[in-house]
Amino acid sequence: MSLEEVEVSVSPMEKFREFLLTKNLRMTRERATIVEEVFSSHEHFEAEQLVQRLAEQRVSRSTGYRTVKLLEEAGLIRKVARQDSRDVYEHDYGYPQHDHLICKKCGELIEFHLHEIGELLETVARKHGFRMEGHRLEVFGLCDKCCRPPKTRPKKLNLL
Amino acid sequence: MSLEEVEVSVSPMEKFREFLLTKNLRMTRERATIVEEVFSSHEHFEAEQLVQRLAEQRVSRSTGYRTVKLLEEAGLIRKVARQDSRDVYEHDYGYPQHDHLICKKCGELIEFHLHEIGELLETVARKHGFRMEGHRLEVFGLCDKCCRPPKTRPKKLNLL
DNA sequence: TATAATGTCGAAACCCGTTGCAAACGCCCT
DNA sequence: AGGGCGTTTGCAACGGGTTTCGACATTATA
Repeated sequence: MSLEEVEVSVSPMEKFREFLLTKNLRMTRERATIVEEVFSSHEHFEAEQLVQRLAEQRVSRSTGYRTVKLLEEAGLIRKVARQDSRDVYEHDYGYPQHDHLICKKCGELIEFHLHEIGELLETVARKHGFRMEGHRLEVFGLCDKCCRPPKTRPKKLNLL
Repeated sequence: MSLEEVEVSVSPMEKFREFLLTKNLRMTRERATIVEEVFSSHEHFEAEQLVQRLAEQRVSRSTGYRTVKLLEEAGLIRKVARQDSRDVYEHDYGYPQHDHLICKKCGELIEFHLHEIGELLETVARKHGFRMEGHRLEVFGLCDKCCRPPKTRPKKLNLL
């Protein structure tokens, strides 16, 4: 679930086709399959998971990874974190800018948005003559569930 | 204590020894070698580079990587980015909090500090019952050198 | 001091992601 | 339809980083 929907005029598939066109690349069966798969759900996903699901649809490992990179370049998805040495992506196109609180224990990703951050970064970038294109902000710590006391015996507290 | 430097009462080596103690781990020849090597210069470094230098000092690949993780856990170093699928680290202990502008083209890392960010994040985290332990903020784009026009033919502009 | 328990190490295997390459494909041209 | 040419694909190999495993070292137990 996300913060708020954003107006989307064309489908991801169409958007990707346009992107490919501008780079003189082709929309193939494999690439179409991958876009379908990626946008069939709005959850975060790990590249490796995706690639494995793709294997069942006659799309190879390398094509999977290659296309994920293209989707990122096209602005359809973005890499939000790296968990247990696996890359985690989420939809970017059609969704509002946000960042994440990441629980070190259970891995939960909590979305938040602070519009001040974009402005602050823009200012800093300008001061350094840097042309900002985007950012990734990962906040590490413990989510409320995980930072409560252990509770080793959650049930049958006083039944015996 | 000045703005740039942060008060450091004990050496990284000592700090690490304390950390190991709290986890019932031991300070060995290999771990000492690694701390020496890591803190012999204040520059950013890539794990792989380090591990290769360590090979010359009779420290294995696995021990190198394992100890880098321990150093991170101990708060002595932190991972600041991932470039070309290689992890980049820098000293954390004894250095003030900061983040980076990262040039997509040449890979330059430009440090900056915005104290507002810490406060903003603290507020957001509290709102979600999240116990924040740290963050990593990577700002992507082009540094001033790389975003100036291509200049493919730097010389002889109008000589012919 | 003997014995068990815990830590540590290096080698090799493994995992995720990338890349080089040859064969296959898509697309335009005639 | 057939030829030409750049693109795409899958395979296999590679690279960085992690994990497993057996041998060894250190500490605790007694």
